[in-house]
Amino acid sequence: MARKLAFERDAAIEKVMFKIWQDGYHAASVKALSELLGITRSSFYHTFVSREALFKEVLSVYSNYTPLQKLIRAQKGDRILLLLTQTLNELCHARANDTMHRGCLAMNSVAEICGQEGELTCHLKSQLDLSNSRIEELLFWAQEQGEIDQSANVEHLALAVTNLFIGLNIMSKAINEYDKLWAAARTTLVGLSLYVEK
Amino acid sequence: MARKLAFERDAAIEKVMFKIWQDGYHAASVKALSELLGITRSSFYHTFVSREALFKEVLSVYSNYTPLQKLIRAQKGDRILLLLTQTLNELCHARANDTMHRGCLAMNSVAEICGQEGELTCHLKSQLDLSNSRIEELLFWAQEQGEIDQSANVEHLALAVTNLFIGLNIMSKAINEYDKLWAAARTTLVGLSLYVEK
DNA sequence: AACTTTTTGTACACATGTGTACAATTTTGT
DNA sequence: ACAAAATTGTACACATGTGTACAAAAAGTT
Repeated sequence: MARKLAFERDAAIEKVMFKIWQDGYHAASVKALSELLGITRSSFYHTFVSREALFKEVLSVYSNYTPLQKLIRAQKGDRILLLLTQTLNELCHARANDTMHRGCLAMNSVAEICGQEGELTCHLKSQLDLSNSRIEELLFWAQEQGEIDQSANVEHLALAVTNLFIGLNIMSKAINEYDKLWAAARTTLVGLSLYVEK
Repeated sequence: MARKLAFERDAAIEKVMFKIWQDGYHAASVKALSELLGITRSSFYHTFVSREALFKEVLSVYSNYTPLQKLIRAQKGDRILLLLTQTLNELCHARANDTMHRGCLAMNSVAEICGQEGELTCHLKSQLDLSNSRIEELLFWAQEQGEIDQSANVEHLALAVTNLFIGLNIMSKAINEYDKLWAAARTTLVGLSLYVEK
């Protein structure tokens, strides 16, 4: 029968995720990652096949670390706008409290990778489209539940909210104070009539 | 007397700017840039001293390429909100029309570089702070001129506008359609009571 | 012990990339 | 022609990085 893996695959993926989150995709060469994980490049390729394939797994694991996940998991019947407001507030806290000012791995990667040829660009684009569609769906629920005015254009609101998330994540890399981040978020939310006082 | 430069310094900086805009800072190694410019690395170092120093010059030149520049150059007395709306509209057009989906060199760089140790992080942060302060100043003018409600918190509005710019630039790398970009922009502007119909 | 399957290790053959020292070249003025 | 200053070219000594082939090792079963 077969030799077993000498390292924990899941733990390795998390380790790589933190590396990419901090230093970006291009700094995460196969050589650097192998050293980080204490394995040979041979084991790396054998286990993960390619850096691109691993990166996709990293994105998947990272999604559990992002405050947005809480919103994504909303159920029909939940108070969507309260959840949205809370999610953004938590995001502002998380980004301000991150002493390394890492921002958001996914959005950093969009900035770093999209525009280049390759399957990662396609992957990141479709992930972003999915997020936007999900936000749109949630806002439709909110509209059905009377949280949002019936005449509001929910598709446009979803794009504005997606844009707000993206902006905050990138802005937080350079502007780190919670109250500034939250000011931008809250002001925009209020303007979009999506803000709910707790 | 002295030997003359065998290449145009300003043209070289522009060429480098387009390279970094398309492929990002990390892809723009000294070796790659020297080859792009058709000069030896020796000439590169002699002329530009370091990659970091050149990058700062690139950022400076790039600022003339960004639609935001039009807004930055506003004078007291100008219709600020009309200019803001026009600027954002032009930005959406520019980003949608860019077949290479490059987004914004400055914001890409914030995402790619900020959070790392080094003077470039400091430089990018201060540039972003400057932009935000300038937007704040313009919005104060607009408030003085009665374009913005006297009770509005201009500092918060400025942060929201800065966030809107950042979000659009990054989002445009993955979502390329003009009408989606403009929907996000316009919806947010209307919400912030900063939108002006032409 | 032998066999089979899976994983790890090593080597190969390249490629990319860095900063620096200093020789060689270019250009202009005297 | 010579001198001086600026620029370009070359070499040095390293470093980082890639995909691949295949040998060696590990683990369980027969």
